[in-house]
Amino acid sequence: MLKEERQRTILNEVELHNRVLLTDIAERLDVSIDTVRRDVKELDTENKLRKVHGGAISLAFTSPTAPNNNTYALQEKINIAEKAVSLLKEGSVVFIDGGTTCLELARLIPQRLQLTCFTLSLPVAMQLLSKPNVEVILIGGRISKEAQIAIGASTINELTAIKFDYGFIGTGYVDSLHGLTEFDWDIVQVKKAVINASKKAVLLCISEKLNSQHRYKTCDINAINTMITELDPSNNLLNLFRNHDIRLL
Amino acid sequence: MLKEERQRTILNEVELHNRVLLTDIAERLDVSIDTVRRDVKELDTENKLRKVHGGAISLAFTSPTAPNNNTYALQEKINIAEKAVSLLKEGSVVFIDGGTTCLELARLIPQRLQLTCFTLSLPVAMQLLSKPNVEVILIGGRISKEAQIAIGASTINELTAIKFDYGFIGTGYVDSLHGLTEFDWDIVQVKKAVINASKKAVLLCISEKLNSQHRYKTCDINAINTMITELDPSNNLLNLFRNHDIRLL
DNA sequence: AGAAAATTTGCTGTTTTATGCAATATATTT
DNA sequence: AAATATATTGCATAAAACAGCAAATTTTCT
Repeated sequence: MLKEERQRTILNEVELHNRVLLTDIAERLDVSIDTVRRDVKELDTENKLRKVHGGAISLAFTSPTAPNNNTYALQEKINIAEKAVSLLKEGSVVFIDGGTTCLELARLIPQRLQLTCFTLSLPVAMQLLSKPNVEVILIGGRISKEAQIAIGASTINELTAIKFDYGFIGTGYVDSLHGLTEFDWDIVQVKKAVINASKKAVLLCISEKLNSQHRYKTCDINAINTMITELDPSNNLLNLFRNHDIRLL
Repeated sequence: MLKEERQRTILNEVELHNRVLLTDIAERLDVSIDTVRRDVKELDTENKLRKVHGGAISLAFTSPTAPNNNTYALQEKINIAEKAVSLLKEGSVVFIDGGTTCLELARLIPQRLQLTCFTLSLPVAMQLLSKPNVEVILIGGRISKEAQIAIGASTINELTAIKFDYGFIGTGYVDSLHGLTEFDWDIVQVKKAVINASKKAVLLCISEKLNSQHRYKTCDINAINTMITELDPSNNLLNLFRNHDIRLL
C-alpha cells in the first residue's frame, strides 16, 4: 500500500469520526505504529489534522467551526449524511438546508469534490468555507435567531431565480399522510421555495421523526424525490413511505 | 478515549450548563477524578474555562467579555469597538462590516439595545444572533473564503436598495492622501457599495494601519464621516487626518 | 536493464507523557 | 471543632513519542 493511500485512509477516518487511535489504524492498515505515527505527523504539519498523544483529531474539533459534540443522535446523522454525500457528483449545483443533519452533510463533503453549494444557513456556510473546491453562495435575508437561517420575502424571492440539481432539506416533522410539517410558519415558506427550486428534493430525516406532524405544512410527501434515513431502506418502519413514489436510501 | 476528546466534552458541558462538578464528569467519562482535575486545570490555564473548588464554570459566567480566542491586537480593537458602540442609538439601522475589529463591535453591542443590523460577514452574523434585541439581516451572495464575507454582483446590487444610519467599516489600509485601499478587488467593490449605502460611514481602524496603502482604492478619506482608532483623538499620529472634514473619535 | 541514490519502513533502546493511587494538606459544611 | 469533601504532592506503571540505525523499497540516472 502506498503512503498516499494510507494517509488518505487516515484522513477519511478522521473526517468521519473526528478521531483515530494510532494503534487502531496501524492494525487496520497492517503497518507498524511508527509508520502511522510518521504519517500522522506529516498530515499534522500539512494542517490536515491535529496530532495528539495517542492519536489524531479532526481540525473541526479544535477550530471555531462546528465543535459539534453535543448534536443529538450524531451517529445517525452522520450515517444519513454519508448516504447523501454519495449522491453528489462533480460539478453539481446543490442546496443544503440548515439543521444539524444537513450540517453533517456539509462537513462530510469530500475535500476534492468540486461543487456549487447554496445555503440559507449560517453554520452550514461557515462549515463549507473549509472546503477548497466548493463555491459557497449564501442566500441572504432576515436571520432567524433560533434556526440560524435566512428567512423572509427577499430570501424567498431570490430562491425563485435558481434551479438546484439537488436540494437537501431537513424537516421538523414528517408523516406519510400529512407530508412535511413545521412548527414555524416563516420556515415553511422558505422550505417551500427551496423545494420549488430543486429539480430533485432530497429529505434527510432521522427515523425518530417519522410519523410525526405539526401545525404548518411544507409539502406533500410526493414532493420529495428521495428520502434518506439512518435505517436500511428495507426497514419496516419505512413501509408507509414505500407506497409513494419515493426513492428510499 | 483521547485526552483532547475528554477536554472537549468537559468544555461542552461547561458551555452548555455553565458549570460542572468534577465528580460528575469523572464518573460520566469513566476516568479518575485526578485526571479530570488535571484536564480542568489545563483548560483553565488555557483560559477556556475557570476552575473553582469542586468543579469548573464557564468564562462567560465570570467576565462579561466573551471567550475571545486569539485576535491580533485585541485590546486595541476592543477599545475601538467600545467607542463605536457609543454611537449607536436605540432603533438605529446600521451596517457592520467583516474583520476582527467589526466583530468586536458586534460582540460589544449591549444586550438590551434594539437595533437593525445588516452585514455581509458570516462571523458577525453569528455573533449578532446572541443579541436578543438585534434584528440581523445578512446580505447574501458568493462567499469569499478568506474574508468570510459575501461578495459579487448580486451582493452589490442588494446594497443599492438600502440606506443605513451608520455604516461601520474596516479597511486593509488607510492613508490620509490615498484614502482607503485594499489588497482584493472584489472586496473593494462591496465596500464602495456599503459606503454609498451609508448616510454616515464610520471607519474602525487600529493605528497600526495608518499611513499604509495598497493596490485597489475603496474611497477617498473624505468619504468617511467618522474615524475611530484606539488613540486619543488629539494624538499627533492623527494630525494628517485632522485637516479633512472628518470627525475623530 | 542495472546500479546508485534517495526514500520509506520497521526495529531497538531511551525518554517523555498520561494516568491512577495513596498519603497528606486544605477548604467547606454542619 | 468535627466531619466531610476537595486539592496537592509524590510515586509507580503503562503507554506513547522519539532518535538512530539497518533493511527494504522506490526513484533516478546512466
